[in-house]
Amino acid sequence: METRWLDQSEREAWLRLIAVVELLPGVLDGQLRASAGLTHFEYFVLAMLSEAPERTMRMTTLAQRTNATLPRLSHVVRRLEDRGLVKRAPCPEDGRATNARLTEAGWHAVVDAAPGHVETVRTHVLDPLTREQLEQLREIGDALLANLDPEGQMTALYDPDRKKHPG
Amino acid sequence: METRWLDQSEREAWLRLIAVVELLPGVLDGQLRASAGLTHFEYFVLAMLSEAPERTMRMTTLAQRTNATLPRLSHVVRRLEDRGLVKRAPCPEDGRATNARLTEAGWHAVVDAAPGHVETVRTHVLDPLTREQLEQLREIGDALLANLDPEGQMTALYDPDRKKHPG
DNA sequence: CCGATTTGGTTGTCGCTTCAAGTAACACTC
DNA sequence: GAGTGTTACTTGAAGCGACAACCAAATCGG
Repeated sequence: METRWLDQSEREAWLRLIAVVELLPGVLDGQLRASAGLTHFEYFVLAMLSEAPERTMRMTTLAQRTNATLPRLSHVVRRLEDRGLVKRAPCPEDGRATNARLTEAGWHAVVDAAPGHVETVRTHVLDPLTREQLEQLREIGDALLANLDPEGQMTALYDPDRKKHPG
Repeated sequence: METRWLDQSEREAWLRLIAVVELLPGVLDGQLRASAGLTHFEYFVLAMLSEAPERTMRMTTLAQRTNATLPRLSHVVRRLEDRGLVKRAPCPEDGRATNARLTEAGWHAVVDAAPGHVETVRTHVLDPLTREQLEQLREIGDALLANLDPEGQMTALYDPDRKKHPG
């Protein structure tokens, strides 16, 4: 098949997107690691749990929400459990399943980490954008995620400040 | 300090951005790995070299362009050298420095991998967006990179289709 | 019910990234 | 031209993620 190469506009947009994609995780990870001793992914897991009913979620569900493979999640949760931030227990309704539950210490870890994290998000992402660009970003995101995440599993994502109605 | 939590618009935009940031690398990496046996980062390194004068670049420069630490790049280039895609040689002008140079095999690897990669970029990023959104994405990218990459090192990035003038 | 398949999770191994330490060459000073 | 510090890079050990193999519980088919 004949390759349709990128034209100028496409290249410029793509170039910037990939730069952001490469750089942003490092920034988020670095800040959380330094100020809370957590990986961004670990924080993500804890934050998801913090919003779930009973602060509890099945491993499989949690894996979908965090875009993780089950083995990965299993390892991470074990480490978090070793640190006392999460507690695992067999699911009553399904003997195969495991419920991960946020401990009190885990809750505090999220609550403590959240402000710094939000601040980082603000300074590096939100504040540089105009209100209009924010809206554009949302629409662009929707367009891309239609392909990248057709099930929309990832977009049912955590948002740290919606404390009410944890379900 | 009082935390300014995210409002609805901010949260929606942020939510989608982070989803894209999490999902996109996996897609790119998977396609390249399957069709060319290369990591996205490895491809990135080879692509950068393919555009440099003499297809040669100093390790430090290459590390900046690819947003890699020097140890990381060192390991990767060693592996690429083992596979015959890259050749390392001491820099004549500075005895401390090392030049990484794309071999003929490495050049072919990039050329072979490029079409499939571009195709993936098209279907997952470019095609879902309108021309207008492409422009918006470029501007949003610029706004973000002003913070994330003030030196603009990453935005002097590879673009696989500019074959002419490899410098 | 009894075997076969599917689902849900965990564990072990390998490869890659990071961090810390080390080496070698340049630069600057006296 | 010896000493000190910096720069450029490599190496080795440690940790995390991916893949494959595994086990246990549930479901399905007769």
